[in-house]
Amino acid sequence: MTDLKTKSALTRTRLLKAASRIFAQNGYQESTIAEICEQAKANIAAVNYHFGDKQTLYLEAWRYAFSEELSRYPADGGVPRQASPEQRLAGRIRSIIRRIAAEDSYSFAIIHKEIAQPTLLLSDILEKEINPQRQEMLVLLHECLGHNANEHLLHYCHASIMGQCFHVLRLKQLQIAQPNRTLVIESQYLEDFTNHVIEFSLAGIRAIQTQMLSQRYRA
Amino acid sequence: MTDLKTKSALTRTRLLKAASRIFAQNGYQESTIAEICEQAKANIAAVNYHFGDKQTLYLEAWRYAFSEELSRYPADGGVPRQASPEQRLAGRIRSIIRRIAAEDSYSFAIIHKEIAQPTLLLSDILEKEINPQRQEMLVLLHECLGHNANEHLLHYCHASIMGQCFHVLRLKQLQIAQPNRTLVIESQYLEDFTNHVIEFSLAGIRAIQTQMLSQRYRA
DNA sequence: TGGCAATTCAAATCGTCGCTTGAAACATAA
DNA sequence: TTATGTTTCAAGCGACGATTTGAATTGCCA
Repeated sequence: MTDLKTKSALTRTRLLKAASRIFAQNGYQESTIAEICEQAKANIAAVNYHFGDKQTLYLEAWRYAFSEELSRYPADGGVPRQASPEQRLAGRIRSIIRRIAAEDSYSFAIIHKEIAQPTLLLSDILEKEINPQRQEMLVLLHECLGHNANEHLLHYCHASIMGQCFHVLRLKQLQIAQPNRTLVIESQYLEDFTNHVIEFSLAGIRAIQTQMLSQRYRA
Repeated sequence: MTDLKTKSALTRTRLLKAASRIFAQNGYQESTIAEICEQAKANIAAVNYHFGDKQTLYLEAWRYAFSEELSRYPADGGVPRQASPEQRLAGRIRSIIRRIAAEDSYSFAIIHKEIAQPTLLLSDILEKEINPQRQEMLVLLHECLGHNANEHLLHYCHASIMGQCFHVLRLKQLQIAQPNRTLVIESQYLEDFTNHVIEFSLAGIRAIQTQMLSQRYRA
């Protein structure tokens, strides 16, 4: 059944690839089974045969894309475990932005749409796959900020960083909508912007760290 | 025709209010004219009569919501013109986050969905209304960073700040999807988070400012 | 009050899309 | 080769939702 050589499995992965691309492009509702099948060179009934229904295909397509991308861009950004917390944080930011900006990366685009417009099917299941990543980031932030940073502060910093990362997605979308703008996505700028986010974030973290000594936000 | 007393105009604004709420909640595609009319206590044909079609209603509803919200929360955040650039920047950030987080604010939610999923009708028209806001922010950033900051750098900082602001929207959505999380939207935390974003961002800006002296990024 | 335009209404039309169906094509093994 | 299970196919069903329509109602002015 999971034999990758069989024709069935090939159609299946063709469907997954096409589906993740199209769902990322058009969102769940505006994607039609017909178009997915067409791009996957499969018959219109193939989705129902292989996945049962559109929702299940959606879910499987996201999972497929996510694990593909994560194996292509490891979450630690290639920074060794022994490096300083700040360096490791920088690595993670780099990895996330790469995954978001990559041409053939779809999982973040899907999440983005999914958050903006929950399908109620992903929402809890996404959490199962994404929360681990999130937790690792929080641990890292905890190391950066020192052990007397409280929970809220960690969440705030996490939000600041992820907010910046997700913004790349917005720029990516806007690029499509209005091609005349000065944009970030072209690779030379993307590299620059990534460095900017890292620098900006580390500065923010350090500032909060020093202010923490004199203010509220103790653990 | 634009007489606000006439019954027609009342139905019209009832439609606009209901539409902006529902579009913000469900996005364009998943909102049905039927539901909008129901909530606006209007007949199913009212949309077509008053606006022609769904797209036009969408557009008008966004404009309505946007100007409503902007008049409720002025863009400068109430900070006087004479204040320092950093204070004025803080004011703008405050204003944006308020508008994003407010219970009955819909324009940002709609933009958010629109960016994630362009309808191709808003995309250019949004730009006409939003670009002014954006430009003012860039000017402010230019003042903060000093006159030898180059264009790209301004865009990067703008992206960092707006990314954080928009993240509030994501948190707002996630709150609906999974109510058990520690969240930011409850008003005491929102205030905290707003201050965090301001502090974080100003620290980032200052760090970049000092680094600018020794590095690239000259004007 | 009577007439005219503006507005509201219920019902019908029409297109799109997810999903089903039953038959055809294919592969595999006895 | 034949039999059996798997995969693909084209056509059709049924629901939903935007839009239209033409009649009923309302507001307005002479």
